[in-house]
Amino acid sequence: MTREIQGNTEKISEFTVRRLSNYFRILRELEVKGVTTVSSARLAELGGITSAQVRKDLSYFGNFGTRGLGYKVTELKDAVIRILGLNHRWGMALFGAGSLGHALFFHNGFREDGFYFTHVYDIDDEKIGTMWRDVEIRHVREAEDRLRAAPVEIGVLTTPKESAQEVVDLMARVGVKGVLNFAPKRLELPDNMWLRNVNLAVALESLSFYLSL
Amino acid sequence: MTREIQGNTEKISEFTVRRLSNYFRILRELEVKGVTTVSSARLAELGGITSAQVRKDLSYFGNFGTRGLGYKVTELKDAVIRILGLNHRWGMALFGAGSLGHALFFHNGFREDGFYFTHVYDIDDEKIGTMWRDVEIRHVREAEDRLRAAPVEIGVLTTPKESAQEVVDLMARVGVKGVLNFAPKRLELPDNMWLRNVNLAVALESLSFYLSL
DNA sequence: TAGATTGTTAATCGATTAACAATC
DNA sequence: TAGATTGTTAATCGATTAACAATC
Repeated sequence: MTREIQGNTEKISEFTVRRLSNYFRILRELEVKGVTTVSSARLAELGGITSAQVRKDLSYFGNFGTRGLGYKVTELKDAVIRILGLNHRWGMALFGAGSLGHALFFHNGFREDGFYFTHVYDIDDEKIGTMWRDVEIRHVREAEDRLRAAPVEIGVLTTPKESAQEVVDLMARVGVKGVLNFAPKRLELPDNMWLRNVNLAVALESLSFYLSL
Repeated sequence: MTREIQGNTEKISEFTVRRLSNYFRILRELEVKGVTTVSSARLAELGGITSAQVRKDLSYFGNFGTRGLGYKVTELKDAVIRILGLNHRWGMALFGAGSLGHALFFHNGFREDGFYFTHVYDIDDEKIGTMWRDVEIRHVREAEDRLRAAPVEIGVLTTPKESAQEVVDLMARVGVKGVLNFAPKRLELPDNMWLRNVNLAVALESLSFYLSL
């Protein structure tokens, strides 16, 4: 994560990026409520962090506030949208049409943020041919050709862990740049791809640890 | 997180706990493969971290290795199981029988780790009365009485964000101690409860950030 | 002008890593 | 004994927080 960021040479930590994503949700809610101005102290309160943290996070990307006044909600929200790259549409391919894949595909929040599934692949003949909204579930053997013809930026991986790596290799071949992985498996990716792992077992097991104290 | 841990006064960071959960999966796989002994260097390689990190994480909980030899796979796996509290059965209540709740309920990995859903609640009359395995979906208004009669340690929250806080309050009243929250909402909990948030929008939006670089 | 709040620097805190004596 | 690898201490790195001059 040493690449240049929007004309800025500083390295942005993943912690900062995740908080940015939270600021986005908070600001969107404030905007809906008709709040026009917000201070770093208020944002911090809503986000459960410190105001210094808020100001520091934002300072990596520019001067969005006004001393003595705070931040204009809509203005800051729009800035955060641009920073996160949510000002355009992202195409996604889903690999694994199981119940988790189904839940993700039909989750409306993603579309509202601009993340659209345009491909769904599985290997189960029972599922192949089924329509999910306007997307037909295809056999994964068709994936490579179809993704070359209609590329996407993001691949979402909900297959069993045994096939996760080969699916990632396929994604690499067709130019997918980001992978959201739900398989409990460490994946090897080329340097020009980004990976985000979501491991629900880790979440539950860490709860279990604290409950056992 | 300042409470005593298994007779040890050191504070265990959440980073360590999450890695422990990964060691567990790695060790289980090694055991299946018939590997009997493993070094911190090999564990580190499989986990994508450093060997010093592995040794440090384990050292918080005891001396599990043998100098010159490494760790006995089964022995260490069993130790990690005890540390994580995976050596007993955890009862879970699901709030929100939507597609994400469905995916979690039917995810076999959880049962294999000892996490069992014994309650499912929703407010949709279409769903109430439906059986998921041997669990009947009930109206959330029955939850309080039923959870007092048959308590659980963990609550899993997949309701819309608007009702998340009131469900947590209910959980607190019936003695739930851990919450796995999928609603994109900051929740207030009493000090004697533990919270783990899983926010899929954060995962996607942070990918979007790096893809936009 | 007085009060409020940003943007930023310096201090602190905590997590990771390197190094190595202990020891199998 | 020689080689390997742990457990632990000290050094380093990076993230968070405190503090405050700048300024609306």
